[in-house]
Amino acid sequence: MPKQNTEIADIFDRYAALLEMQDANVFRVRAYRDAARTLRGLSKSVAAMLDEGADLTELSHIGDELQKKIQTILETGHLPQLDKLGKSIPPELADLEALPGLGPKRVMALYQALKIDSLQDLLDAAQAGRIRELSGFGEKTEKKLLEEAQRRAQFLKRFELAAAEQMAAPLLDYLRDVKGMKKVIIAGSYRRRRATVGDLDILVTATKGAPVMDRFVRYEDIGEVVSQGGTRSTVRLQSGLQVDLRVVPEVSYGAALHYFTGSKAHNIATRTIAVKKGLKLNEYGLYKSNERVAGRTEQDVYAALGLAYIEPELREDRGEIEAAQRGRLPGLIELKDIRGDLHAHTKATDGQNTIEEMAEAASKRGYSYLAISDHTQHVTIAQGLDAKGFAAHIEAIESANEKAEGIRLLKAAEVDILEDGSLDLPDSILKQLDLTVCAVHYQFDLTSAQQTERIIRAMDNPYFNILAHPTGRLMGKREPYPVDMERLMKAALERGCFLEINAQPARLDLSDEHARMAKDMGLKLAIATDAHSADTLGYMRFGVDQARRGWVEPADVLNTRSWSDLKALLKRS
DNA sequence: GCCGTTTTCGGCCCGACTGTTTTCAGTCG
Repeated sequence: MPKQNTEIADIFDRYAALLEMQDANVFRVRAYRDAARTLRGLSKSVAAMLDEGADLTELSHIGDELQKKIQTILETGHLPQLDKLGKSIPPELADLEALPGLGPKRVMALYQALKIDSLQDLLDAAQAGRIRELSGFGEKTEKKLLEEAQRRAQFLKRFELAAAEQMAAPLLDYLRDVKGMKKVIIAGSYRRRRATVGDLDILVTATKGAPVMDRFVRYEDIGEVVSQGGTRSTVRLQSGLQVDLRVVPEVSYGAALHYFTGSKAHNIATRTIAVKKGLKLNEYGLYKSNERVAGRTEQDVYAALGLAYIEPELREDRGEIEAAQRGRLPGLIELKDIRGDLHAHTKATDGQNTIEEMAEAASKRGYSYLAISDHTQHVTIAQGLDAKGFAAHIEAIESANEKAEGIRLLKAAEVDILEDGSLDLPDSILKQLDLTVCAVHYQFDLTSAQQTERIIRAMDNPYFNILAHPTGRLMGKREPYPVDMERLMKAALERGCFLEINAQPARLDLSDEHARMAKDMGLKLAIATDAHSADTLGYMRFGVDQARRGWVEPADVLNTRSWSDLKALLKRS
């Protein structure tokens, strides 16, 4: 069974982590991580590419050596060098390294001196006061490590974007009250709209830094002040979310925003371009020797580097630099392009509002259509409707549609895909619907081959339109079920089916990388909220964010179209 | 280990903060 790109990327990342602990050349370590990122961003499996005789060294960050290693992994399922290194260094050390304050050097020092290779070992050693005795460590470091080790079990490592927004809003309001404050903005992965964020990076411009810092560390929701300096401070909120605050002068705003937005890989790539032009880029500006040539706005910085402006969502070093050099950046979709929602629930099953209330809320959002897509019988936990129930429900939607003003209600269903790949409603009902949103709700534990077969069989049904939440992931709770996404997308293309970007903050499924894969394959997507209440129709923007991260343009999305155009697209010949 | 209108060898982004140092390594973003 050929390995997926992500599995090969995982192997490279693991190998990089172990190499790093061995004090290997840092650029060699980086080379493996760069290659891993390239692999994760590909829309085609390297196994298939090699079968077709492609030369992988044409991909960025992959040279002769790594192409050979990829071939070895595909042939044997292993990277011999990793297996060998894993014998002298326990692979578990890579997990310890994820702890704040622990990097490769210290992890290795702890392992060599005290045989620490697990969180429990670390806790024991810290409590016994053995860490402070090591050279390079001290009392404070030991205390911090103990706290971090204890905290790890207590808090989630990353927060959903929507949750981070809720914590950020009051903090920003609080900071705006400082005298001399000019701009306040959240940069980092939050600004790049990643599905989850590990911390908040707040950038502030002000005439003086000290008053900002003083107020920042006195915010009432703070659990702990991690560090405090004149231009940079870090705190942890009571929720466990870490917040960094950075103060820069107004003339550096653009350069600082660029630097603080990242990603790290994007920053390295842009700084490398600067170096090649004989310039230096840091958070204070773009410099030619000691003269600042750009920095007030991000646009200035990009322009001075010979690049078109790159939207934050694209800044992952996944090809956006080259696209910007050639003027081939995508025209990303925006929330205002969305003309309707294609997945919503009502009181008929597990929603909180009536059809009429949902229609009114959608109309207020300026939509011209809303699909009412309640659950089918097999999803008992959501009080799914059987064929008889659905017949009555369809009449209710039709009746509501006649009364609704300014919005069209689409007769739809979230049809459960049964284990044998059949659909959970008879064709006699399915054919009465305007569209179907089909999804897996049970049996997540099939093999990738079985799950893929199951879904493709479902797509064979001529009434199958959109595959909803295609991997079933729930952030922090449930891993995506294994499925061959490339095959699934190919099957959808061949049959005139589509995939959904589910906009629920805990789902965001398809992921950004899979959205990019669909875009590259020419497969159109629905962006839909799966709203269970009138309010949560507002989740649409999170779905749009992930689509943007996947380079998706308005034409790539079903529900940027009028109903008549959409209807024509949904029709399967 | 990758990469090339400076180079097939010699580079590889840049700065802030902390703690343990006595001039700086480690970590982080």
